Amino acid sequence: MSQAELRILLIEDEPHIRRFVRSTLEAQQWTVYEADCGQRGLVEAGSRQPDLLIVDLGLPDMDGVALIRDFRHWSQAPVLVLSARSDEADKIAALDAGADDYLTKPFGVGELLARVRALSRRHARQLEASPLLSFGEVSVDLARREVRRGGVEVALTPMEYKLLCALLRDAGKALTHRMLMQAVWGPGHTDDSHYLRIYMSRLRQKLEQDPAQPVHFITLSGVGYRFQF
Amino acid sequence: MSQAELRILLIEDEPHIRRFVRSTLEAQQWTVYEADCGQRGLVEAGSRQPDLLIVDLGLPDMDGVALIRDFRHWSQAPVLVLSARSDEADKIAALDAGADDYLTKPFGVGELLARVRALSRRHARQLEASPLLSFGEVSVDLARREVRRGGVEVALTPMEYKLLCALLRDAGKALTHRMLMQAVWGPGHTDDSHYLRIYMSRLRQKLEQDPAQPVHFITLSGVGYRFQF
DNA sequence: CGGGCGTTTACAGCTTGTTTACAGCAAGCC
DNA sequence: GGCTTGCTGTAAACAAGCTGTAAACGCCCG
Repeated sequence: MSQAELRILLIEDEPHIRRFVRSTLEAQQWTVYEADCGQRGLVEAGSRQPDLLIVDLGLPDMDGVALIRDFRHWSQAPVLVLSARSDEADKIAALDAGADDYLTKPFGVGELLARVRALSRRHARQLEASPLLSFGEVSVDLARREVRRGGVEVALTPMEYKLLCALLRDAGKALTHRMLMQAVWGPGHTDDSHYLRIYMSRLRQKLEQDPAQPVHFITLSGVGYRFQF
Repeated sequence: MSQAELRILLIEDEPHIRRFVRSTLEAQQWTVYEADCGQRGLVEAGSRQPDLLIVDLGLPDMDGVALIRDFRHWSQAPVLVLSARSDEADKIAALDAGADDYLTKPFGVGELLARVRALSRRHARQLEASPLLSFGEVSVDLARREVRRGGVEVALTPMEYKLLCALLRDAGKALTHRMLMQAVWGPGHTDDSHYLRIYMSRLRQKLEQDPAQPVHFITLSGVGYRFQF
């Protein structure tokens, strides 16, 4: 297992809980970095680049949810929340902000370790899993954000890439114009499906063998589109 | 031998032992920095970047083992422990924390020097064997913090080096502007990606064969960058 | 006070999103 | 059939924003 190299950043202001969690985690041979407030937490996160973030929501200097949201802007590492509050609203807020798990105080050693293991496993799978999607002579590497066709890299604009991702995410399903517009342009321009046709055309030009007779990017007239592997 | 340039940080609270060790080491033409407590020791370690750390476990303000562990988090330099305690548990704790050797008081001059020489030798070997990352005609030695291009050392500023490290750490993956800004400038200036472009340009000037047509430092327009070996 | 370094400013060139225009194409209606 | 109408696909053009680079500025430190 790669757990031996797990590097965890713990952001917790209460010293006794910090010691408790730290010793529990270090007993598993994991590396633990500490921060006692949100500001230092973010600095440590930037310099340490941890594999897992454990953060107490009740920090003295900043809102834990805001911290998570900031962290999520630039890191994919899993986030485990510790909190004295068990309100569902708090949990929702934290999870929506990007947290992956939420542990209510008081908690036991066994549960903490089990949750950390679960998170690290999930993260490891993400890294290990061959992120290569392929159809026809095209392969898509989501981590590298790279699209190849017959081995040659194809340059997709951000919009084109977003659209392709939306199609791949729900491959095989019928997607209405509104759904796709929503996915690419966000709430708003969900009406003018003209953009969508232009970008679908460009995707076909770049990825279909014969753009005039698409095999993977199927038109559902009057409805929308469907992607087919 | 490069021992002539050995720079040693001594963290010891007892003045007479400090004087004794210092004079012993300086007789070998080595440079000795001093700290009389753990806090100042860590500060000195960070600013002096010593080649070797000698630390007394019985410091007044902090646990010597914790100090070693902290030091180990960001430095590979060898650590020699001085201690009045000879319990096996203490040694194991210190060595597991990252210490390389454990010397029990009282100790003789000869043994101290021999152990220091052994440690510096081992460290030198480690440095020689330090893993080289290389791409194109460039090689990066993270342990030595040295970048060479066609065998000639390239001088990188701290910012440039940080950026290069961030790129190397997640080589092959797409890194957004935010991710890179966070890694180099920390939380805060994660918005203005202009700095980033300037430094990416400087890295390309220094490391790419043809900066106008970068092969390793790939631009992902509207997204960020990706480093490629 | 001089040099190195991070930051700011300025600008040219290119990429991209959006707009505009126009050509099939199928279905329906006279 | 001929025509209209609505939907669809493609091409070209343009403005705005993004990107890369050079140069100047200010600041710290020896």
